[in-house]
Amino acid sequence: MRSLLAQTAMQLFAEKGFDETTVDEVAAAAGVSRRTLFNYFRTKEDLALSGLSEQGEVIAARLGARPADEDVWVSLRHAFVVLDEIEVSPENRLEIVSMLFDNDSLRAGHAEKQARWTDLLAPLIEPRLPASESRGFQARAIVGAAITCLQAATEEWLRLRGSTPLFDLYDTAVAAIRTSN
Amino acid sequence: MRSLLAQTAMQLFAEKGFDETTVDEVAAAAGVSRRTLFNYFRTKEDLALSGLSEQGEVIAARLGARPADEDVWVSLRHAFVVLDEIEVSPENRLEIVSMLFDNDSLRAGHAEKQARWTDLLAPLIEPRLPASESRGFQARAIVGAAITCLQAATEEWLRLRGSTPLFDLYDTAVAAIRTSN
DNA sequence: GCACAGTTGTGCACCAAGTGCAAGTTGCTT
DNA sequence: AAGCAACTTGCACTTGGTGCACAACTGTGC
Repeated sequence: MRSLLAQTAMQLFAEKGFDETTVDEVAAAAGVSRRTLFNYFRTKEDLALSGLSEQGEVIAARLGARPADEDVWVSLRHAFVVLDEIEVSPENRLEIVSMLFDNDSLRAGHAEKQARWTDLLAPLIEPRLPASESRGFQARAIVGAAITCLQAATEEWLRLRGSTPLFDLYDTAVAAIRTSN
Repeated sequence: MRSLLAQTAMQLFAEKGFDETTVDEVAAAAGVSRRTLFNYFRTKEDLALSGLSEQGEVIAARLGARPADEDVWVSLRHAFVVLDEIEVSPENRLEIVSMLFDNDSLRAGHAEKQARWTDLLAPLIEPRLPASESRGFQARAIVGAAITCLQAATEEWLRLRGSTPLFDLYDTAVAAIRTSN
């Protein structure tokens, strides 16, 4: 049910745009009442962003499976790469991503959801850092920076209309922030 | 007028919380009609976040005044420090920041507004990077990472209830992401 | 076959955010 | 005085979102 709703919603959003689609239309298209829709999704935004939370969990699972002595940046990159694999509709990918970045509140929600990945990922890399009172904080900073690189890469990937592989851009971003110039 | 509205809004938000305050109340408290309020602020969120855009411009101005051959991370830090100076009500600071982080959409909007600082700051540091086809992108990644460090530091500062200076935490965050472990 | 409880869907009334429009107000210019 | 522009306001309306009570279906034990 949840996935049916999310699917029909993405369909309509892709066709008409996010703002131009009402939740009533989504509910009608899915054949349920408006109230039922709100039983499954707290907000309209969630209809478009629900996938992100699940992606976060997949990434966390992947991260947890990396060897404990691996460099944390390497581990994070490996974990992120699942995003390239679980892509359901590669041809619509550009369309969907550009939708997420067109709308202000949607872009904000998207960034926020990804930022919440920090809560999942940071605890997994904290034990790999050298002991320190602020190790937990450092872990959050590192994960946050990695996610920022991913976001910057996605933005650039969108600007280039997908002509450059996402993770090439990601590598460029990470190199840019971690290399002294 | 704009500042009067923003001021009364922040007052009420601090007293009653963001969600528990209606825009009608803000308008009434400021002595104007609800409609007038929406002539000055596009959304309720803007009432709470309008200051951030201005802060971004102040930071950009400060950044532009740094010597062109200075390390970009050093320049960015110097520019950010204005945040410690333009603080209007230092005693309410904790209160205000925790309000921004309590509400989901507000936290998202806050992060998004700060992310938009990238648009202002990246062009200023791009010319300082070594020539490259992707220099603009690299500049955005660096600025984005620096802002992420600032946000992580703010979050930690909030968690510690302000007991550690914000920019000590910022330095810790930057060191964490830029130092190979 | 029947009463039982638990989940799930639905209708309805309601509140708050936000917009478009048309009319009123203020104040300044000529 | 008349006219013009900018600002303010009321009003009706759409949309997102919530609380609540009631129906429909499900499986369980008797």
